[in-house]
Amino acid sequence: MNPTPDEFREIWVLDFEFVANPGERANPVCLVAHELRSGRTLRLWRDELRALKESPIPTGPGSLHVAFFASAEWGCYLALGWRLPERIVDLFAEHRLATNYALGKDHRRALLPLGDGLLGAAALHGLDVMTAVEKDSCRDLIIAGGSWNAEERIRILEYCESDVDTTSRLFNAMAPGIDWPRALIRGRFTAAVARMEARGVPIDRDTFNRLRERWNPIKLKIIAEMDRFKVYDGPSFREERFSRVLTELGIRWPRLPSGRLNLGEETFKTMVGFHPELAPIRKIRQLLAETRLFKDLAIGSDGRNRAMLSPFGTATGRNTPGNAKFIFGPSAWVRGLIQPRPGMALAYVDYSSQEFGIAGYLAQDRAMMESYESGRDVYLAFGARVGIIPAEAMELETEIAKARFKTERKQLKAATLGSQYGLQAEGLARQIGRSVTEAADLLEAIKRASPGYWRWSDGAVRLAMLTGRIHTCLGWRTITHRDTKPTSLLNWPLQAHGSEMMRLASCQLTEEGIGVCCPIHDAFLIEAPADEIDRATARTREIMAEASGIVLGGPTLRSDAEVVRFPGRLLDGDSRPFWERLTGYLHELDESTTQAIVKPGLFSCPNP
DNA sequence: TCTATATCACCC
DNA sequence: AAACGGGTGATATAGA
Repeated sequence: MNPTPDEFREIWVLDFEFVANPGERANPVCLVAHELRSGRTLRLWRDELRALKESPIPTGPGSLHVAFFASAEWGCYLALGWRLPERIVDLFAEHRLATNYALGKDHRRALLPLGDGLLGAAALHGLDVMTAVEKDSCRDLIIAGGSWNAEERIRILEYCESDVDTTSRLFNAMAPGIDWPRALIRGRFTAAVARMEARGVPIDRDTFNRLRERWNPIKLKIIAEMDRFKVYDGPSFREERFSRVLTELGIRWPRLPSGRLNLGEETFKTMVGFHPELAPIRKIRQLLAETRLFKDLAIGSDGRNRAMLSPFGTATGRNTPGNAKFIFGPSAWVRGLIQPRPGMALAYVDYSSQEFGIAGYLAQDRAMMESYESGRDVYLAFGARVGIIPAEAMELETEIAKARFKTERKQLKAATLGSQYGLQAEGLARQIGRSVTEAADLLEAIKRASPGYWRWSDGAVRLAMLTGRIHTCLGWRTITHRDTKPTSLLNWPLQAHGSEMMRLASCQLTEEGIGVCCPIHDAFLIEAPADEIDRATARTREIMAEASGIVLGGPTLRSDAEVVRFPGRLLDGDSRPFWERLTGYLHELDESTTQAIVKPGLFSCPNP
């Protein structure tokens, strides 16, 4: 099948206006849809939309749906209980693809002065559009919500229609440059995105609320208990105060090229080694760093975290959900808030060593493929080939081998992953705490053990620089530049193909009705009734394997799964201590509040 | 007082 | 010239 727009009986360009409150599902206000062949236009206000059991636009394969940032449209479809369309092209995704320059943010802004929104994309094609100011004022009117008078309704509908008009013209401008078969896969993914965004992640809202309400007291408590040197001013660290403490103690502290104090954790670690009296300051900084970013999580009234996944946000095609809103954005301890509802269960299913597998199979590197297929721990198996792990380790039971060669495995893992994005000996040495020579030897040994991968990778990087393009098998690509860092290109195919397989899997999973809460780069969080979770998990793993097989042209990747049943939480071992510390503080603060409330007198007033 | 920049910490 | 990939976002200080 090689569809082009000519093969669709109908081409519908559509846009909803909707109210989107943080954590809540979309609340549609109106829909305008324009059919390009017949010239028909539909204009529907919210009450008319709600009266419809299905979309007024045929959702079957004969009609193409065109939208800009299409997942938002499908969010409205789902809110209305409508079936999602089967054929979609998202002009945002196609615009991102067309302008996916391997350049920094500043450079990109210069090339796309109006940004990556509808206006920016339209401007790029020389289309005249309303000004951003007009757009903002209409947006404000919609966001204000509630009831709009007749005049406002007309204004909102006209605004919506003008976006549809812009999108239609953008479609005509972009259509000749679109790679249709692959664009339709990307479009199909936007429907999957909407399904995942609509489901969201179940949250222990009570704990979240208490933690949020008590966050300031907790923060100040940590500081009050530990800030002997008074380097904090309320909740803020003051460089100047810290600098004065250092002078008083006669300590020379490393500085950045800018002349400012180097306040990185690495530096603190080293310096505390020499001056243990500074340890509490380091500890406070660590604690406060871990507790940032959780207060703005978008939690809906039904206690579910819903955040825009922002598909196609990165150069490699990954999603870019806002870290402040998305529960998987902040530190891992925040996942303690993720809890299945009674009777339900969650499973976190992630690809096993996804990038390692992609590297091995794309390059057809014997050592990497065989290590992956050994069925053992990939790093132990590969380590044996590299010569870092003794061959006897392969005879041991995996968990025993992992424990016995813990240090070697850790170093090898860091070196293997690092080598796939150009980590140098100095960086590796720092990371694994060994000498630069040892780190260099390790990197060298890895390269010797997997010559096929390095030949392939070197060729891919050169080709990208030569042709100015690098692409995945499913058509995601980046436009390179003479300033593109070779290290970016080194990692690009691995991350970009990982992203492709996540998109394919997202489609299949959500279309089959698996309860996908969200994707997390190389993993899915799924939800099911407790007695169905094992089956759902097994099916998820099959689908993820199938998706990897399509992307890799045959070979498949494995996955690992962790199941959590009510009242469990999605916490890993490393973040549990901090979670417990925080809930401990919460408990203390709750108790002191309770004591305050039951002080004599407070309840002695008779009810009026 | 507001904004821009640099730095840092977190995620996969 | 540098050499740790792709991101988001908070914070402290410098600068307008």
